[in-house]
Amino acid sequence: MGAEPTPEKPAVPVKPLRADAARNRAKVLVAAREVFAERGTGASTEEVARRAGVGIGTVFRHFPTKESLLEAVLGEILAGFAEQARLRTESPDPGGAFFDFFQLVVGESATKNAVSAELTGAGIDLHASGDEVRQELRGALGVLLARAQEAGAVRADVGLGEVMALLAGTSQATGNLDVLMRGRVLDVVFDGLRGHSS
Amino acid sequence: MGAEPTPEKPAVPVKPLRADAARNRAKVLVAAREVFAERGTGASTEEVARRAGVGIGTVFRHFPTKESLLEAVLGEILAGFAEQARLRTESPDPGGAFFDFFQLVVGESATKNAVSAELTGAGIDLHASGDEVRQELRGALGVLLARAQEAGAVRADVGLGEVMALLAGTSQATGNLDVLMRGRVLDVVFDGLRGHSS
DNA sequence: GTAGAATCGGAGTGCTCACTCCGATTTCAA
DNA sequence: TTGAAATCGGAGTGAGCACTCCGATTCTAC
Repeated sequence: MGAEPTPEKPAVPVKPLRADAARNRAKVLVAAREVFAERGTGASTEEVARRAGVGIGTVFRHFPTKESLLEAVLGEILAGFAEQARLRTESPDPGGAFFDFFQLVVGESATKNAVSAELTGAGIDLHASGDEVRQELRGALGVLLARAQEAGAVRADVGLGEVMALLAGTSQATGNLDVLMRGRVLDVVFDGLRGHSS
Repeated sequence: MGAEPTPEKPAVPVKPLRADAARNRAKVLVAAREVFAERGTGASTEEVARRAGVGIGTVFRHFPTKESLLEAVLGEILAGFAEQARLRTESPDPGGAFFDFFQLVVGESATKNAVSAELTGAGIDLHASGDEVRQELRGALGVLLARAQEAGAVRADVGLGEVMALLAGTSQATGNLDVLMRGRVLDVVFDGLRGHSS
């Protein structure tokens, strides 16, 4: 019960992870992303392991629960979106940046609509680490929206919540549509976001 | 191999179904609708049976497969929507009729969003009898849309496919939102559907 | 190079769920 | 009223899945 020799112990002790462990963790994450995108989130953990070329035990050591694996995959995707949003926050064309980002997310989600379903329903049972990333995404998208509104490119009376709902809904809705229709749906939504202008 | 005594035999032989059988079938359908709405489509058939107050065997005699049960439930819902659409096809205010119907569907789906998820993803594995009802819905909604477009209430360059995608997406997206936000999201979508007017 | 710890692999476990089977019960025509 | 046929009920079956356990393997500090 004396002084702890450990120099630092932050809330989340980031242990350095062995070389092979890190490699396998990454392989599992990639495989999981593919498998869940193709077969839906109902795909078995065993299939993820097979695709990753590791044993089931390995998957479960890195992600003690299937839910935690889903969380991690979703977290990666959201982090990617957050990054894309951040890249655009200082664009000289705020309106273009906003709509460009919107289109990007919808297009990406269309390819892997199993994940987008999860994205839509998210908040029901995926919290934990996901919440942190979701906050980053909210933050970056919030800046994008605010700047677009200041520039008059987006109507002033919509909030971040509405935009995120619209983003999720449009992603979900256009998942099975061909590019042409998807474009027209986006056109309608964008028009609505611009507002009754002239 | 002589003349068949059976007077008529249409493609779908509608056998009159015994009294208790019909009663139970209806009870199962009601229970299924409730259970799937509350617990999601992953809810067990046993729970449906329990809620309906019948044995599992009974559920499986009426609906030989869980998928067929889902199909039947979805079919009922879609039939209800088709009916609502039909009721509005002769409205003196085509634009109002169209948007009114849109809002109705979104509002209904919001309550039971598990089903709306199925509605969105439908077409993947729910066909059969569902297709017939879906055609009715398409037909009625098509009339509503055409009339609204003739009246200039909806932009002319959107098709039925886009509208249905928007309908499904909006339903899905607003499932977890409160009434206020849902209203604002609908406002945006409606604005988009009206087009860059004024 | 080597010891010891961390990690791996995958057969095994227990549970849930869709679906079956058949004796008991109910319906209905005569 | 009655008896044959339709229907019911629910224990039982098999498959699939998330998750565990531990001997074998691989890494790394010295």
